[in-house]
Amino acid sequence: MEKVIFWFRRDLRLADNAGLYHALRSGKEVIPLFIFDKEILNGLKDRKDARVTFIHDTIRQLKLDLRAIGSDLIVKFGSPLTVWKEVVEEYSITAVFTNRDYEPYAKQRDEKIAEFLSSQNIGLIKHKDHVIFESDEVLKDDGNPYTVFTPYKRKWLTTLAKENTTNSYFLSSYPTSKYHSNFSKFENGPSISLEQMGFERSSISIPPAETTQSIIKNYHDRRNFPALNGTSRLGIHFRFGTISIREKARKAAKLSETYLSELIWRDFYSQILDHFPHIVTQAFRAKYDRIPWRNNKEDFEKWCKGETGYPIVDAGMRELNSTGHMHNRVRMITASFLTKHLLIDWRWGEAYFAEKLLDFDLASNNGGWQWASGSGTDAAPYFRIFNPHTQLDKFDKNREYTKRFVPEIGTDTYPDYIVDHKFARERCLETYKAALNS
DNA sequence: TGAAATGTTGGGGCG
DNA sequence: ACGCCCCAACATTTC
Repeated sequence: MEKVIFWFRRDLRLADNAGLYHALRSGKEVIPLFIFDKEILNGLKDRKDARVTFIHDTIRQLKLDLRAIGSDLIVKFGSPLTVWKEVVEEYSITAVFTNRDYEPYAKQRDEKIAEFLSSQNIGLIKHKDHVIFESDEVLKDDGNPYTVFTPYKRKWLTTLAKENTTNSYFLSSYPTSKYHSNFSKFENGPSISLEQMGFERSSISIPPAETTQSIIKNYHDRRNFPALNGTSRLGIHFRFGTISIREKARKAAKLSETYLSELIWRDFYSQILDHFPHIVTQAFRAKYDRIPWRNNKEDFEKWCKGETGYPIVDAGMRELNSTGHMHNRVRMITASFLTKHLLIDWRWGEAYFAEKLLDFDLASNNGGWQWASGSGTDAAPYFRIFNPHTQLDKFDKNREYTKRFVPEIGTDTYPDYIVDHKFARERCLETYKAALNS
């Protein structure tokens, strides 16, 4: 019987997995494969990176689930091209199925792999799984991509309505389990330990993707208050595909337009990155690269550690450092503070978040930072500067969240303001104005 | 998904 | 009763 491989990447689940479904339905025997990508892992600073532990645990579980149905998961560690050269030696296959990944590194990697596979007469067949709509599915009438969220969202919603009426399959689950018998039967594909890859187990554990119906339902009213358990915390699960984005979009469409909007933001930033890859290193709006950032290293250190003297900023940074998570409202406040009050390049903050956030996603993180600094799509105008006092009073009125992470608030061990708000605000306005008008 | 400055209005104290 | 001032509350403009 002809064999094909299904290559898991950021879609680490058996249920409702588009590419896997198509592989299983191809009528061929499906061999599941996962590669721990050396190129990515070597770039990580922290040898105890919680995301690596999370992926490792997830892969182990996936392996167990596949064994339970008589198959297994092949797990490899190395540079993808090198690994693929080995794999095609070991297994006689006619095609590789996978799900599309839109990040610049992934696109380039997949192009190289496709080229190699093609030289072996093996096709690389990619499906949409990671987003609801890909970058060419929601475009302006003139064919250009949207760069402003609100009209994008409108078009996204009409596209969804259209799909739902014309395509009864849309947003429904891919019934992978019906085709489990098409998985290849083999045993004991060996595992790879964290240690073999140069990592150690992290002490930070990731909450599983539980049912979050009530959170989605009440999302609109509760999402802005960091003391509440009001956000879904599903970011990391979307990132690695341990839940299906379609499943959550289905629920969101029924339960909460505000939550659905957050999923639309995710598609929005994904298509922005796909269409405008220069944003990885440059401002979306070129003239924002003229801003003479102060980039003071001591200020940056204090921001990182949560020692700015502004309780809401410090609480956010300490939440990030100790848990790998930060409430979204607080992400905006800390990002505004770094770029506008301290005049530090948004790329520094972006890189710090990339290192620390369990739910780090290049497109969303970059989008958020460029939004905060004013340089991005749909950007907050540069003169929109969050007042950390006002934000604290509005969103953490009784200091419940702040005290959780900054217990010494109000005592003399708590640091003085790193910079006066009014002074910093005026300095920012002058700096931005001069740079943008020059 | 901002905040501050400035403008306008209207009620009330007061001579 | 009237004009004047103050100021809170709200609206608009500006950054």
